[in-house]
Amino acid sequence: MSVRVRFAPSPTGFLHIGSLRTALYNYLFAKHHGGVCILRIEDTDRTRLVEGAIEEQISSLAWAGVTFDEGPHVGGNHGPYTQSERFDLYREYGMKLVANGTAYYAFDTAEELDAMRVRQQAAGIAPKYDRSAMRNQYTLGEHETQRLLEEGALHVIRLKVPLHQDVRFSDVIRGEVIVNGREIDDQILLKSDGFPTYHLANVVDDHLMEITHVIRAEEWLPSTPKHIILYQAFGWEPPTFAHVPLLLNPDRSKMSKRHGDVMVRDFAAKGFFPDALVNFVALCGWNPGSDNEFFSMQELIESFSLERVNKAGAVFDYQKLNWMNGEYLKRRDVHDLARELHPRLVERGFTYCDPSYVADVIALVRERVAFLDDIAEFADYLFGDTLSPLSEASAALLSGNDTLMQALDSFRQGLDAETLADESAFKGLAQRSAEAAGMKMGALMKPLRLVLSHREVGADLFRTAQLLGLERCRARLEAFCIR
RNA sequence: GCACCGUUCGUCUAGGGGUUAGGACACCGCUCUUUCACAGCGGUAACACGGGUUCAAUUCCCGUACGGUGUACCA
Repeated sequence: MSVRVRFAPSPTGFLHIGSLRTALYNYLFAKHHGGVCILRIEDTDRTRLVEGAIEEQISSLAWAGVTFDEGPHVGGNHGPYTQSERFDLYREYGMKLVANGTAYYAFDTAEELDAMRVRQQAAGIAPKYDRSAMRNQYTLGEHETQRLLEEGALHVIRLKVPLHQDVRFSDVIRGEVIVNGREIDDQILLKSDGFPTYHLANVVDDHLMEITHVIRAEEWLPSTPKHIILYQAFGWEPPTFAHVPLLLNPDRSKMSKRHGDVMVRDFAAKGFFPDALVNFVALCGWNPGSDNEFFSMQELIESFSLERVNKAGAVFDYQKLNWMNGEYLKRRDVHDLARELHPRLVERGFTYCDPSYVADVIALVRERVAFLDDIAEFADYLFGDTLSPLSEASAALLSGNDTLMQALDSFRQGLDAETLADESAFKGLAQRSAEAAGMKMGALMKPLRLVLSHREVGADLFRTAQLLGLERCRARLEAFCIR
């Protein structure tokens, strides 16, 4: 049987980084097995819909390189892939369960249910639908139930959980899980607005769409027994389940904003490379068992397996993500990077943006930064003539020192095209200038860097001066020396 | 509260009955560069606890602690 998996988000907001990882694992698993990865939209909660969310999630996924073989945007022969378009199906299947005695009608109001919960909590009992004390088919009787239905009374359909039976299933990642039927609530399957709850829609669709493996986040683990009971009620074979560990905040709670960005689009906006993000996120909770940490999508597909997914949640380490992005920055083709950076430099009004020059600058400084955009900041003195203000300490170092002044001035006078073309000539000039003024060459290097770039740190000074070119080097030295 | 899941350096993790418990990020140090960095090299740092089983347990079993998730007419 060929593998069919699905990623089933709700259109309630932007794509979360944790969702990206779940989608990615589904995608990798499907591709690894030559199977099919499906996108299904679970929009059964009409109150939480967010305009444009589906499109945003699909485009975030596409940005990251996760694509689908079937889905609302690409079609397929198991559609429709949006649950609100399958509305009639769920009622039909809900009725089947009522008919075969595994589900029942209930007429309780939200207030009655709230009151029930309050009573139970006060009594120290686990909150759970009280089949015998509430207004449902069993307490009301056949006639009253029929009468209410004919009157069009608001009602739901609830799952009739077999109380005296252990529910068990085998999770690929967690092994055997056993839950006592007594612990499971009579879950609402069909809401009073006619829409199904997640549980019903999910099970019906997974079955109808012939899903073989349900790979989802660990937060679903506690409701899986309900799903197993549903499969049994329908007489269907359940799929294989794999519950992947959560992505965590530094305090080990479920990853959320407050501690940093969590939406995929935020990471994109920040300048992360999609393949770096995917690489990093794939490694949060999964590893191939080797020391290698760098994987292209293709390599991930080849080496991915559910058996190597961890059980414990993973704290999302932004610092290591930054590092990884930097590694991708170093490996990428400089000309591609230059093409990417060019428009942003122009946008910022820099004057020296010739593509091949930009590529040279990137090649020189990229090992010192983690993001492409950082380069514009880091090397602003190479792209433009407006230098950033000197720090107080730097200004102090350069001010009121005749010896230094003298050394810099003689360096200025000696600098010519030949010197700039040859590293040893450049250093020779620095050395002669320093010694003539009575100082060491080492002591001249830092001030020289400050004059040329207004920065205390930077790439190799000779290469920097070379990229600056004679005119700009002179101009900057003159601006400092002649005043 | 109850149910379920989890627990190897600060973080991501490898490993697995007998190992100097390995790697990566971060941190610290050294070297190099006649500057700052970069790089290279090195270092600090972990099997939650208690009982079993066993010649031997970090590894298997049972408890405890701690943490997380769930407990909706949300997904």
